[in-house]
Amino acid sequence: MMVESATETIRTTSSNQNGVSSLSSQSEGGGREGGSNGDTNGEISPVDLLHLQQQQALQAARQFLLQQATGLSSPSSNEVKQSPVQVPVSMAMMTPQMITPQQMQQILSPPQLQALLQQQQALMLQQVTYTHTPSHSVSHTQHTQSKRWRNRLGSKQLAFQQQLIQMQQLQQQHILNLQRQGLVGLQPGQGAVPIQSLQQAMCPTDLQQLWKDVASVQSAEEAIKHEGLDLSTNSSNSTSYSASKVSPQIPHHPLPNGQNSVHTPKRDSSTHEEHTASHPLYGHGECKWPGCEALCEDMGQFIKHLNSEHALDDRSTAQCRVQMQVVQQLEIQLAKESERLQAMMTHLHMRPSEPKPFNQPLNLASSGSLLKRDSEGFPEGLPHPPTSAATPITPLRQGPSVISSSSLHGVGPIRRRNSDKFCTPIASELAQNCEFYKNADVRPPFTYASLIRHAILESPDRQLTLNEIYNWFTRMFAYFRRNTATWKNAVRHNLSLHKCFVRVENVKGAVWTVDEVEYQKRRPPKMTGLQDTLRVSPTLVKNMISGLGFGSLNASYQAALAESSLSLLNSPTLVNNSTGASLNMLHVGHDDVSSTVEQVNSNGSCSPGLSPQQYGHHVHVKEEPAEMEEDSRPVSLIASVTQNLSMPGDERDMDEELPTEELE
DNA sequence: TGCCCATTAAACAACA
DNA sequence: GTGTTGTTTAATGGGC
Repeated sequence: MMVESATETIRTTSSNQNGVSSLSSQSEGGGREGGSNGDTNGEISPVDLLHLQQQQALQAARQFLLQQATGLSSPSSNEVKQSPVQVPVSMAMMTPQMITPQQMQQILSPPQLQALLQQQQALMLQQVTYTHTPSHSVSHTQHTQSKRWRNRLGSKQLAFQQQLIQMQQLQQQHILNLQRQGLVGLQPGQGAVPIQSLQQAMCPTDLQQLWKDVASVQSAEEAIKHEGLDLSTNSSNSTSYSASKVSPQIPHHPLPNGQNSVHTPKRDSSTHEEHTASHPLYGHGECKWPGCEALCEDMGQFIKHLNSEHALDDRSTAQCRVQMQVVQQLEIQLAKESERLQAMMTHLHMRPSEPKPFNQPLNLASSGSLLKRDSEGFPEGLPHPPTSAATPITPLRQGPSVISSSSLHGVGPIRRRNSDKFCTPIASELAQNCEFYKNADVRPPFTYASLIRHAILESPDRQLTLNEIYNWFTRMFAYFRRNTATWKNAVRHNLSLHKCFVRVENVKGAVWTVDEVEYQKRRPPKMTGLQDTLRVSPTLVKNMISGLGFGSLNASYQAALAESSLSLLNSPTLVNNSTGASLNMLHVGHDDVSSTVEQVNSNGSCSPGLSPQQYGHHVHVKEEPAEMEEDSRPVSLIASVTQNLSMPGDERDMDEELPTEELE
């Protein structure tokens, strides 16, 4: 009985190769088309029989899947019993209407498909043998059966045969696809890796690579989620992929805060007929599709590439889904951080509602305007942590109003100006996140001038040739390993433009040095202090990362990042002695270079051999604090804190916050 | 709204 | 002639 039902299931569902629509309409419409076409002579028409059998088959299929999932062997199939494959429990919960050959293919892993197919074949043969040709051999059965069935039930039985072949083909295709994606060796269970797990595995710096790795895995899972077959427990949170797959409505994920995310992280590549000059997925001559770095000379080539390599298939939709999950997590995290900020500000007697202190983005979530944030990109001050990087890190210029790329890749339309402002603590920022910038294709939130200055001051002689500056850029930032013409020109432009950069004729030729006085001059006289530091605070980054759950896979990175961040704040002096902390903070955070040197050197990674002493006599640490520049923010911050936060309305309010947060 | 600043692009010259 | 280096100008856009 089960055998027959199961076979029918496959057959009926397989008959609809192009989607579930017809299948759904059959069952949902209550009546099948057959109702009108079928015989109404009182006898059970083939169609009616088909329908009944279909229902039974679906039940059987569910049971089959359940058994597979629970490790129980099917009483009717030894083949299945032999198969170690496991079907996610949720699979068994799928509604009958949803099973289509394609879905089967997508839902089941190759071993599962194989097992099921074998079972179906065995059952079919048994049925045929028992019902029609008991004495025939198996090889002969199919031929004979097709004739008899054609006579008795019309094309139904023939279709069944065809479906079997179809299933085989689908299975083969599926296997081939997996092979192409390097999933050959994938364990059955891996196909059902929850998106969340994948997300957590996403590390800022490794996101790009992770995409490549995950995308393929996701494809299997994605398939399962198609048509609402979401393995995740949170079905409401999952996107239902209709036959049209990534449709515009997909991105509408209800957020925990009740908001709807209308972002379309990754629009279906196949739907963008817009061959506009700029494309969210195209930049710097590269395809920005997660995990894809294909070089495309022009937009035309890119479009071609997009349509060919990122067409509407399981893999693309899976990647799209992952991207959406990433975005969603970021949004959630942003909301959390905003709440924390509000609480902190409240605690510090600040004006909780004032969005100013931190960049808007941080407060947008609380204000309920996540969409706006999208266009704004990540908090400019944020180095677009890995998290953001969460993924391939693709600088998205003129980024679309989609949070995905811009925020995730962190490079979006960053306002260098702001960045300059709060990036001033470039030293500490770079010191703590240098690895991130080295690996992630994220545009550093620093101005060219800041970077150049840092590069020069970081050098042993505090002087660099233009080429050495270039090398520093490329060495320190993955972002500057491309578009060399653009940023190199910008570097030259900055060197020439800013008086703080002095060209000195050297024995080796011309070298560039920094005139600190001039550099400080050009800095805005009044900076609010820590806020900038805070904006780019690695701690914040760390929190975001940890909050995002980038645990397992990027544990090392996270740990390193957190450690580096904490190293600054957890020094004995800071922790044990508030006074000492102030001094320490002042020393550490006050100057880009000086702090960088110490930090970096302590980390032993970024800054090439320059001891604090070396910087010491050149960088007048003592002098800078008086300038009330960003560099001196730590001081003001500490001072503010120790002074009982007596400036509620002042911009310095923000200054107070950071210390508190970081010292936590 | 206007100014300031940063970025980007480009033209041009000098030089190796 | 080519590429690099350096200077300068202009356009653009965002922040204040």
